[in-house]
Amino acid sequence: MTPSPRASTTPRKTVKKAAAAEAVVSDNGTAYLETLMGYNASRASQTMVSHFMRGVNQFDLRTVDFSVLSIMAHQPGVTSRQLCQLLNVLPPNMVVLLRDLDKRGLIERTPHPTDGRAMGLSLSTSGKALMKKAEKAASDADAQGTAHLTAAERKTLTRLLQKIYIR
Amino acid sequence: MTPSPRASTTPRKTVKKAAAAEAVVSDNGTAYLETLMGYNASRASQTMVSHFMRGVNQFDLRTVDFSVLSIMAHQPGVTSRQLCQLLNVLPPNMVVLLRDLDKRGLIERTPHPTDGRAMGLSLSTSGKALMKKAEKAASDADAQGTAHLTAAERKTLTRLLQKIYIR
DNA sequence: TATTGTTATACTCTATAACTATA
DNA sequence: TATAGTTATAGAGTATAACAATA
Repeated sequence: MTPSPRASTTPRKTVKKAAAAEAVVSDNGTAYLETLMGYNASRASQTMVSHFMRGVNQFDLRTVDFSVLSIMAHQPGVTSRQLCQLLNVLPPNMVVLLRDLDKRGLIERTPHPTDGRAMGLSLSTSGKALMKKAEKAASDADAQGTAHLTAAERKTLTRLLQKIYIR
Repeated sequence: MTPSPRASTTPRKTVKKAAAAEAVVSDNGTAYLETLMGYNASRASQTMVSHFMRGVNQFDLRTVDFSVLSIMAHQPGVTSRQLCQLLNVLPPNMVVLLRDLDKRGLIERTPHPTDGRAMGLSLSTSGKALMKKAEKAASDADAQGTAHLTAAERKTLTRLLQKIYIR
């Protein structure tokens, strides 16, 4: 489907690593897959996440840990359930995630002002210190992963990606 | 970091599902995360993959199965090791993946013409029939997931995503 | 000596069912 | 009756080490 795998505006990178491989392979069989936005988004996500991990692994945080802590930093008092909805994580898995962050002394749980069942989540002092450095590292790594894009391209890409997932 | 969470070109969707939630929450704490290309790409990937799965799950194929079969369709004779490199799958995991596809009669393994260690992989007749329908379903689902983008936006987004992951 | 394919296995991530305390 | 948080556990996905056969 979608017979034109590559438009004229997307000149194929002239063969490069083919030397070590099969030499004459001009198409590696992924031409159709590259017509799918899902495939392209997944591959780009993979690339950016590996950049992220290189930059942030010194803090011993997975992407989901980082996201949880970042939301706590910018929305103190957020509940576990809200984090689950925002980040598409199931409650039982959020429990162990929060337990581990708590063990490390990075977060604080205070009684929710209006809902007796819930707990308000926020960063501890050391959590704030960690995230100040971690967000800097994440932003740097992210910028590094998109360094070959122009500022206008980055802005456009961000806008279009958000158009895909924000409803 | 990166204090301007949203540019003027990206008008915030007026509050909608806030009714059921906390009502007055204008920012949910994800503003910083949304400055990261990695976060945006991951979320968009999530959305597109779920579209894919809705459209393709009738064929009992995961995204990786679909990708493997698609490459076999368009590059018959491809080896297991090449699939591993193209799709970022480790060899031991590719073995069980191929074994399952083989059990279902979707693929054929023929001796590699030049390398006695490797096997050339291709689709069986039923594999071809399946993938003809599956690729149609995948393309339809993918188009559905990007239906609210203009043709120009889809083209731009595809180009920029590939610029991220194709080196 | 390096590489392909493979086995076995450990580890991590994700998902489901069921319980309690409160709304 | 519904929801927030939790426990226990099953299932799926990913990773490492080691081996035989061939390059």
